[in-house]
Parts: sequence; structure tokens; C-alpha cells
Amino acid sequence: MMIDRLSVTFSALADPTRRAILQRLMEGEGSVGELTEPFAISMPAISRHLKVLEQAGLVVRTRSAQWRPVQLNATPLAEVSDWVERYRRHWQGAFDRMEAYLAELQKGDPDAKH
Amino acid sequence: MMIDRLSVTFSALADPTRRAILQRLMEGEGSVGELTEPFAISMPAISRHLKVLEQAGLVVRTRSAQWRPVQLNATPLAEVSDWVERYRRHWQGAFDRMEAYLAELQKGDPDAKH
DNA sequence: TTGTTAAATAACCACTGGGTTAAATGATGA
DNA sequence: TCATCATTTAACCCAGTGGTTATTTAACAA
Repeated sequence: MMIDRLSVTFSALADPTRRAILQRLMEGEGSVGELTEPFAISMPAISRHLKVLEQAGLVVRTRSAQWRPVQLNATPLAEVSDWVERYRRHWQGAFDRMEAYLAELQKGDPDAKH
Repeated sequence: MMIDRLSVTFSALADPTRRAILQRLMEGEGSVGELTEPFAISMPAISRHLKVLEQAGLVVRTRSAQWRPVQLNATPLAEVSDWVERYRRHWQGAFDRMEAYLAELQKGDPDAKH
């Protein structure tokens, strides 16, 4: 399977190292070496993480001498945001109910459902 | 790895079958059999997808006779939404620039950078 | 008690993913 | 041209995933 863009994006985001890389890139582009430095894993491992991010369209790689600077491209996250938003009513409904319930508790209402 | 909640949530969402199940559950709870019916895969396979969704906290399973109705719980998506929102300026910046560029093209401005 | 039905679990298989080290590539600069 | 530096690719290992069919569990109904 794994034909759809959204699945590719979600699985790219499923790895904490890759999310940390994206967060780092919010502060500006970086070379593969710079991106490797904060982690306890090898450069080839980071290089493959970057490939996954690139295939998901989450980073762009340019070229500057023997360095290959990596830049953040957050546009695929718009799709993720849209997808998640379809569920907002549901989780917000749940939060609202929880809030109401806690408010009832606060009032010491003996009829509050437990 | 895979210790953090967000990774668990993202990888649960990375599978299209699981996302389809969540979408189906927006219309109301369903038994495992009902949830299996629309797919071309076996019930044990769906059962395991449900286990993944349950461990990610995205569904809740109750009990009713020999059925185990499954209900949507979208609350973990709030965390996903928060995470994605940190990147909104980035992708929106990109969209704005693209829009401006297209507007330049529309005007037929010969100085528009191509 | 026995049979039926819903679902989960077991055992298996093929494939993927994330890590490693070692070797290959590609641009720079002496 | 040749050595160096940054990065990628290759080859490998092990754990995890998604599917299958067969079996087990659990609740109901006769």
C-alpha cells in the first residue's frame, strides 16, 4: 500500500528524529553534517531520514559546493492540518463535556454523573 | 524508539485503512464485523488495526453481548493539531509568496521573476 | 449441554524501517 | 592531477508491520 501522499507524510512524521530535524530547520537551513551533530546516530542514518523527508516533500535540498543544504518545506503540513480539522468537533466536544463535568464537580453537585 | 505519544499517533495515522476506519467512526460506533465489511481484508487484519488505534487512544472499545462496539476518540488529534500549527507560518508564507507570484503573472508583468 | 456467532489470538510469511560500517561519489583546492 | 572533505550508496542485521489461515475464547440461544 502506501500510495497516497497523506500516508507518506504521516509516516515521515512518525519518527521522532525526523520531527526533531524539521524543528531544527525552522531556525534555518543546515548541511547534513550540521543536522547530524545533535544526534547520537551516524551520518548515513541521518542521510536516509532526510531522504524520507524529501520524498514526503517536507524538505528541499539545494547545492552549494560540496555541501547539500537542507531547507524546510512545510507545505505538505497544510494537508495534514486539513485532515485533522475534520475531527476537531469531535475532540472539542469531548473536551467541552469534560469541562462541564469538572464544573459540576466543582459546584459539588450531588447529581453529577460519575 | 517509539516511546513518545506523538510518534504512536502519527504511525497509527500513517495507514490508509486505519484512517478510513476513523472516518467511518465519525458516523457512529460500529462492531468489528461492520468495520471489516467495506474492506477487502480479513477480520483478524481489521482487529489488529483496531488494536493499533486503541493503543494510540484513537478509539475506545466497549462491550455489548458478543459484540465489541468501537467508538471514535479524537482527543489525541488535538496534540497533532498543536504540533502542526507550529509550522503554519512556514507553509502559509510559502503560499502567500506563490499567490503574489501568480498575481504578478496575471498582470502580465514582464519583470516577474520566473 | 450443545451449537452458533463475534471477535481475538496464534503461527506463519514477505516486506519495510532504522541502525550499523565500509566503500563509492563528487566538488574543492593545493 | 591528487588528496581531502561532505555526502550518498551498498551490504548487512534485527525488529516491527500487515497480511494470511487456523484455532481459541466468550457470549448467547436452543
